Amino acid sequence: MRSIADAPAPAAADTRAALLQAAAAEFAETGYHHTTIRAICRRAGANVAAVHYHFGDKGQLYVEVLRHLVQEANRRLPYDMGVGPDAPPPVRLRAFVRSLLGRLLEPGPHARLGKLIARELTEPTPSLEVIVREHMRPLSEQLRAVIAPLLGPAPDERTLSFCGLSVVSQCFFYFHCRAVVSRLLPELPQGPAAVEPLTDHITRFSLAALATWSQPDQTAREAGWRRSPARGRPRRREAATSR
Amino acid sequence: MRSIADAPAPAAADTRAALLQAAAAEFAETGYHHTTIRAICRRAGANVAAVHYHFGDKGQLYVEVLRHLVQEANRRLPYDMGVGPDAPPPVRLRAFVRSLLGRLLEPGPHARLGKLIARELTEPTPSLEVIVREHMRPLSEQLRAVIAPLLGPAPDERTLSFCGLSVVSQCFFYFHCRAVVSRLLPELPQGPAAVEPLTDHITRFSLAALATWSQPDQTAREAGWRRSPARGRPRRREAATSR
DNA sequence: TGACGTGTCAAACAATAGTTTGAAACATCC
DNA sequence: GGATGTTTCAAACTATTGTTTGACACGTCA
Repeated sequence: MRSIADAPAPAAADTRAALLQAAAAEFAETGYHHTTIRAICRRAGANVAAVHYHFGDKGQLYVEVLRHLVQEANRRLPYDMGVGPDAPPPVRLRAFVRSLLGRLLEPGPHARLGKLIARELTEPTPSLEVIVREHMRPLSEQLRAVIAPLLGPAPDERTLSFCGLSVVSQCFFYFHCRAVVSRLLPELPQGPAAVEPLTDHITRFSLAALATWSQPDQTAREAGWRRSPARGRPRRREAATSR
Repeated sequence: MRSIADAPAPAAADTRAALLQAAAAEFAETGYHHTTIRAICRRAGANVAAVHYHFGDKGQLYVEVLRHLVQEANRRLPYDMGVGPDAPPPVRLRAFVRSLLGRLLEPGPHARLGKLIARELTEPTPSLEVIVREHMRPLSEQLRAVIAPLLGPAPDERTLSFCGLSVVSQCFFYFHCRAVVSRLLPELPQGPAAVEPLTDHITRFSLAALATWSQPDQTAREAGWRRSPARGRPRRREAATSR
């Protein structure tokens, strides 16, 4: 925060900074497309023309907000929650999930970048390319590094990718679809209160699933499940190729 | 389809039906907010005023599209893919996943309702309440019925809810975040080609995870993971039960 | 003091999108 | 045929939003 909430910032103060803060909050809450420049300026106590003067246009303001948030996030808020790369893989997975959920469900400035990126996933802006290159890619690599040892000695690339998606999908879903989840299952914890229980669940769910690949007998059992009657479609699959 | 594609529909024909078809396609492709009435009318070969005349306004047209698609979907396209309730639970789970993925990733009119509902999850419209009540609720109940037997004799409600979310989240993610997935992991199959491989993966992943709750020792092993310093854990067991 | 650059502001501008209008075309029934 | 109701159309209207303008205030420096 800054002088936005307490003072109308009429005087000399740094309106550029106020705009950045207000824009970050608005974008995170409402999404890029649905956020209006007027709302940002009202929140920042600035004139509509201020955005044009300081940033050029809405798009460049958005880019600047991203840059600013990234700079902040890189200082603190690591995705490993302080758990080093030598910790046991399950602990690292749990830390990853916990960190991601925190960035999505907790309120406050520290969670804005996560929310912005989550929105970019479902409603891309022209900045998507940059975000993928600079944020999603490293995030993906880190997740792969965490998951790989859980998949056994030499997991193939496609399995690694699919499993990574399975893990992050569970985290993002609770943010993306919170409007429906809260209506459909109101008995579940919502918002920040959901972070810890969800971390427990997703970690447990995912660890059990990942173990299938490192345990042949588990796979065999599951395959046994699969051949049942149903629709009689011959279902051999690839399994052999795997790439 | 109808007379939209082949004929400019200049004459007497049913413009109301053409509008419904065009609107369904546009809404499914672009989403409610980003779809313009003018685009719908252009596609339907009708005048801008036609929407007002036949439906009142954009919102009521949207509701009518939903009603129409639901009516269609209820006739065919069951969520169990023709697999009856007496099929083995894993087969039913697979059918559920396959059906949902088809509704999200395949092209064509039969997949429009799924896409509309998926969009409603992340960008709710005023029709959200209706959709939750009339579609998400039954869908949720059906999924719970499929999952429950996989969780063991008497699963508790919260576990059931969380596990249901874990399953559907994996399906929706591939649709919601396709823009990023295709950029981040271009080697993975995209669009309709992803349906079968994804069905295999999600089913396998989820079945293995769900088994944790019906197999106490599995849980114990996972807990062991948490304590232990990484490798060297004992890993015998399972293959016996399978329920 | 006066020129100059920096910020700020109210107001206007342009483009888009939802909605509405009034007249014309068309069909139907007497 | 003519009255009546239905449907279509081009055009305008309204509201919103991103963007721009020109004036004005303020500080700095010569």
